[in-house]
Amino acid sequence: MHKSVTIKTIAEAVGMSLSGVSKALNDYPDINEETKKLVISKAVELGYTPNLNARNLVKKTSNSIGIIIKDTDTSYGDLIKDLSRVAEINGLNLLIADSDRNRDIEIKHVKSMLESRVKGIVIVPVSGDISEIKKTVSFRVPVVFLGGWVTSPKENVVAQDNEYGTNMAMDYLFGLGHRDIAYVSDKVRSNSNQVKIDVYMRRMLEAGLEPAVFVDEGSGLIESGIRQTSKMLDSGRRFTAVLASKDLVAVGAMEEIRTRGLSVPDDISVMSFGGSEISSVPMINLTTIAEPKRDLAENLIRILLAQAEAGHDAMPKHYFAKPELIERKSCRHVSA
Amino acid sequence: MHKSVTIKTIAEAVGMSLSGVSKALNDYPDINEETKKLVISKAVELGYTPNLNARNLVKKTSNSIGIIIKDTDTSYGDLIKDLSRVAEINGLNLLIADSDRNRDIEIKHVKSMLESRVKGIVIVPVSGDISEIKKTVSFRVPVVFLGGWVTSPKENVVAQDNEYGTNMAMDYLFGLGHRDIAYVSDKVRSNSNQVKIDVYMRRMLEAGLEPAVFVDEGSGLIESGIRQTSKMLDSGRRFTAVLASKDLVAVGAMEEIRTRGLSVPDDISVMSFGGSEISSVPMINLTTIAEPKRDLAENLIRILLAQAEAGHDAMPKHYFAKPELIERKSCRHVSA
DNA sequence: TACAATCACTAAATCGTTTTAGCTAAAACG
DNA sequence: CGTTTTAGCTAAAACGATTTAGTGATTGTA
Repeated sequence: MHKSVTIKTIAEAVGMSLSGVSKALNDYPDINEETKKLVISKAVELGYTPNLNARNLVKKTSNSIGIIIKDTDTSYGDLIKDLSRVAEINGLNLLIADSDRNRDIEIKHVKSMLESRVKGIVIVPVSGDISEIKKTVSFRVPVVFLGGWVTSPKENVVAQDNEYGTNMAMDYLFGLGHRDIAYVSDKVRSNSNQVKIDVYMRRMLEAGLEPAVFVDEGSGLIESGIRQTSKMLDSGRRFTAVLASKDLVAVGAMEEIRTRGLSVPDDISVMSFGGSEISSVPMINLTTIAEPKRDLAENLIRILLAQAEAGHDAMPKHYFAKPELIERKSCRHVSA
Repeated sequence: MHKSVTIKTIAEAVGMSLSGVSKALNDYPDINEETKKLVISKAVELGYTPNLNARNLVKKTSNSIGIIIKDTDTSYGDLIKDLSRVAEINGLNLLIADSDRNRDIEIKHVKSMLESRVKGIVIVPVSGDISEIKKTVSFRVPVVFLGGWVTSPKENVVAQDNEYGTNMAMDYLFGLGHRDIAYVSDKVRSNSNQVKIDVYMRRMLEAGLEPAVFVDEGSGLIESGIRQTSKMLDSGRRFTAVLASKDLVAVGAMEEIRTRGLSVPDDISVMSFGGSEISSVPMINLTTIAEPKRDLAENLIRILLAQAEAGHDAMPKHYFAKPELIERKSCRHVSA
């Protein structure tokens, strides 16, 4: 490790003081323009790279924010690209960690990010019980929760507007003439899944129809779809559409429907929530309520920065992103 | 922002010197065990969180490594979970950025990571021309390149062993009795795509068979698969199997084959490289040569840390991870 | 009893910046 | 010509740790 180039190196090279060089590099008004040019050119020539550790130490700020995601494999993982874009625009670095659906690992990451003095933390939490996270952070930096786990109005929350999304889905299916619509869901762990079910129920009842909810208790998204769709098909009632809680649940539903020799969408329409890449492939071609990822990313960072600015006595902020309906080939008019 | 708890706060609380407290917290041997206990309990009580900026500044080290990925949407994005796991084991933080397939953004991220004084950088580069990256880093920290773009023996490279993988694929298809095998590829941009083609050609010729390579020039993975498979089907020669350069290319191939009223795998077997989540869904169910992501992640970090340890005069290191064949339902014995 | 060794600390330098306060010389003013 | 302004710097403290080189008291040894 040969001698690294610091502000001092530059100062010696141009025969100025440390503070003079620092000011020149930071474009202070009380430094002559010619001097600034000289200093900057010397800095470039020497290959000077400012040390952010030193800068952040004295300025008591940081240019990075932490992102802790319970599982980067799920839909929230796709968000990284959008977060990265938005972060770059705001001159932020992203410290990203995967908590592997494990609370202990999650807390370790929180601690480690606090040690790095991040500006704030975005968390897709392992579960809805965030007390330990709150305790660990203890108001040192703002935290924004992403997704349907956290519902407390006292927290900063960014999530998809599932009420809106589910209404949109029901409008769409009703519009196609469907009246026998089943709701097929994987295990209900988060609030978002519950909201979807509630809205589905309400809309069915309001339309004078009998709701039929099939919720799986086991694990596996595709498997849940297969199991519950199988139950649905065996239920005796003839459904013309299924609304699935997630894209992969819908994939399972389609699989089961086709295995039984029925057609999607000719016999049964299938629709879901997600908008993942999988929903777009030709053999699947799923009509889906797509998560507005860019919108989520933008508001996540916007709120985080706003709260960092405001200090920890700021009012909690909420943002619910409106999902978008992507119409593909898995739904059609109900046949008379 | 109320007064933050530093080592000084603790020192005053227990009536010791700064250095004493620091040593106690770092478990130095020349501090009494009782004193250590006292200091640590006081630190916990006060909610002390060490400031890594300060620590890294004086220790001239850092606990984070940078990851720059050209596109977190592609297969390399799945890697984040594994990288995060391996990083956690090694006590490292991950600074992750997406360069959006843009060289300027990539370089900006490199600079920013150097300013953060990362231990080293892992890059899935935008293109094979890495001269600007090298110039920017100029041996300040080790860089490990991931993927098939970089082939120079002077660089640290971790990649999939495509020679091995392609041989495995050909062995498998030959083993099923296929002799009329077409190779369908998206646009050849990286070395890995070329290696696959070369090995395919060699194996076909060695077996006394006529190779048939269909390479798309346009963009889009699924689209490439559709276009080239269409060409293949129109070529006059009757193929019994297609080997696709990527999972999504294979999805396009399957789509086109089925659109023509043929069956996969009954009429034509389809195999590909990838092992992505999409290959596993029931309606696709693709036999694929899967990228060994955990293996890649482990060796990426292993090599990075080794090079950081060794200093910049170390010999470049290479690691080629052996992919794995995942047998599903898209291939079958050729029918007589 | 004198001397070295050990124990358990403290003092002070250091890392690379930023920033406040102060200083000097030249310019402007009355 | 003496005084105030201004431009363009410099000096030094500060940020929060780590670490080297002591230091004083106690214990062990000859």
